[in-house]
Amino acid sequence: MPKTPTSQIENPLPAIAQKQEQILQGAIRVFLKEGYARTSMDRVSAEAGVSKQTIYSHFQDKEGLFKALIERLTLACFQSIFCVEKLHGEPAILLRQVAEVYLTKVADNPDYLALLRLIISESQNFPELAKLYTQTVVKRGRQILSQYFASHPELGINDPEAMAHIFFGSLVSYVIVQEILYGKELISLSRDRLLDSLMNMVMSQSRNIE
Amino acid sequence: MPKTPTSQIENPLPAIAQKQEQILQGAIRVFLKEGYARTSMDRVSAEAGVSKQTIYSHFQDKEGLFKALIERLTLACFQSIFCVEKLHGEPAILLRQVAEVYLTKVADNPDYLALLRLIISESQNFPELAKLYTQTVVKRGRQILSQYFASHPELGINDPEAMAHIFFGSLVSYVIVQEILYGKELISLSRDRLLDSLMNMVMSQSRNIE
DNA sequence: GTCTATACCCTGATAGAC
DNA sequence: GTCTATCAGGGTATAGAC
Repeated sequence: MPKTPTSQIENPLPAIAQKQEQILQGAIRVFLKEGYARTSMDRVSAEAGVSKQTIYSHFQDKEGLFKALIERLTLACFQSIFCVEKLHGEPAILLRQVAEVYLTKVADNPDYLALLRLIISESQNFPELAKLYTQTVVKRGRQILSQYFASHPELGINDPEAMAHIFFGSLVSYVIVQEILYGKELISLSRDRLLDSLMNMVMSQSRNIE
Repeated sequence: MPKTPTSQIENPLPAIAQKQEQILQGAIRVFLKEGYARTSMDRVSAEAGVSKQTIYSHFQDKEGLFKALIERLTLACFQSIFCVEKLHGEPAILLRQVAEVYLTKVADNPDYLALLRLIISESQNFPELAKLYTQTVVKRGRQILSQYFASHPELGINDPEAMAHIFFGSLVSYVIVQEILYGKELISLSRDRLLDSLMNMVMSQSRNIE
């Protein structure tokens, strides 16, 4: 290792990493749009601008490419939702912010919307990917909410975990029904109305204490 | 029309209808298990016990067969959930019954579970089927709940439609996460705990009035 | 490492005997 | 109406030139 040890680390690695990036970016576009079975490796190679054999040299096979892609997207989705700058304010404000962040990050992002659809679609054929999504996105979401509920006894919530499911689940089902199953066109229900009722619901629990 | 007008109506029609039934039953098993793209017409013909050509003579093509099958299942799902013998009792009991019926009919029925998964999977390729599902199952469910909330002002619910979404959506997301996305194995949350909190939540709204 | 060309399989759909 | 046999097309994956 004579001359440029940094270029040996920073130059060629990014070179091959860049190809992988290029393939993944193309593959993401096709898989998210078409689903697993309808996606052909020809289409991916065309979209990524590389030959088919190049894909097979970087990834084992179609399944390997798909798994790598879903894992990356799932982690990105998690970070996008939860690694926001620290939220603050009283419960009524903070909880609404959390809900708004989720809706903005998922419902308004075609990629994460398609990811959710794809995870559900392939939950039978790729159970490990569905479990990864559940572990990272859903479980973390519930945990954060649950811990918040538990650490604020003044809210009067008996079962924080169950309430976290109801709160987060209302958002998930809103995304699925309204954005994926065309509920937007068929049953109008604005986000503000949903969030108003959701907040109202959480807050009125405190009246159970006396 | 001499001898047996009844047999002319009841005999030959069921004969061809029976073939369609046979095809549909076989097709349902394969499509629900494999999804649309992974299902081959060869597999369907084998499962139904008829030749491929027979399928094509009864249905236009693979899409036609799929649409007929999903429409039938969606209607059956709706009837299974909502056409139950009239429920009765005070709100705290009736609402819990409604929720239990939904969970029993959908979460415990592999066919309707797979139907929901399939509707979401193919929502892009068959939007009309997703809309049918949303119209019949989801919209009706919300309407029934919404009307019930609206006709019981003593519950103190400000926005019955939004509350209906939260109530029904919590059940839908419970089914999707726990039953489809392996939440059962990863995040334990019993139905009783969910229902307890859900009922608690609805009931505590009434304390907003005074 | 990357491309072109190809092997081999399975798909949806059809033609023709009965 | 129902079956057997078949077609044309596109799928994944690989071989070999460079």
